[in-house]
Amino acid sequence: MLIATWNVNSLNARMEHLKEFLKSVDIIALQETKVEDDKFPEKIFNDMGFNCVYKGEKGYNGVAILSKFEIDSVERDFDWIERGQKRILMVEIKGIKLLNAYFPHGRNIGSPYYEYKIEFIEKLADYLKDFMDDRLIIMGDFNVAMENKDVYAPDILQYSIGFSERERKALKKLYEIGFVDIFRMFNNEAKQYTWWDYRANSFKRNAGMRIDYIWATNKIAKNFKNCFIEKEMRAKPKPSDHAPVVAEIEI
DNA sequence: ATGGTGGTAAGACCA
Repeated sequence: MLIATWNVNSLNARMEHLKEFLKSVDIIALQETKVEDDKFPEKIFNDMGFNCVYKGEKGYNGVAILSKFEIDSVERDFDWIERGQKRILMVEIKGIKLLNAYFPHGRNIGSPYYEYKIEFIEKLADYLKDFMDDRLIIMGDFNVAMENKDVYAPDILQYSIGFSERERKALKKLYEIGFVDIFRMFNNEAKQYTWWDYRANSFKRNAGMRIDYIWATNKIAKNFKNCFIEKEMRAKPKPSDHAPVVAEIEI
């Protein structure tokens, strides 16, 4: 089956692209839905064969998981990490725990938003360390690039949001509790990005960053057969600034 | 260092 993660940057604005993309996946984790729960277009997805779990707010943030398979349990209470914002959902499907996360952006290094981002990553690591012997997949927009080869200009961006030292350290610490970066199991090349700024012709120049991930514990990582970035989605008219990441998994 | 574009929603705010 195919699982995917995609920051759609508004569900409403991306509905037509998403409906097309859903034809090719079985489970998808969405971020930045920007829609309140009572306005979530659940019926449209149900009619396409997907079960839905969602947690949103008006205009900002918001996450959802759509699944062609039964969703056996849902955990939505992550407020001690999110602190009022709608950013994390966890479900269990076919005996696999699946966590969808939209990490905070952080705005500027040293700002209160930056501290909130660092704390968010640390608290998430603290929460997940108890699940490392499980079949666990975490996926989403982590808003931090891991390595030099994951950004277009590491020398400059090391002083910018998304690639600063403290962000990378926090993300590395989360990673090292025992995750495998599924994309890197199949592709070790540089310049494999998932996000390009709308501004400054970034996509045409391939000035991007790899900040969207599918990570898995060892228990389940061996079941993955492929992983790729659906870059064509970013080339469409009216795109999200993120491209989906898709992984093939054998269960 | 600044400002570039896009989404929401109707003027900033967020990314």
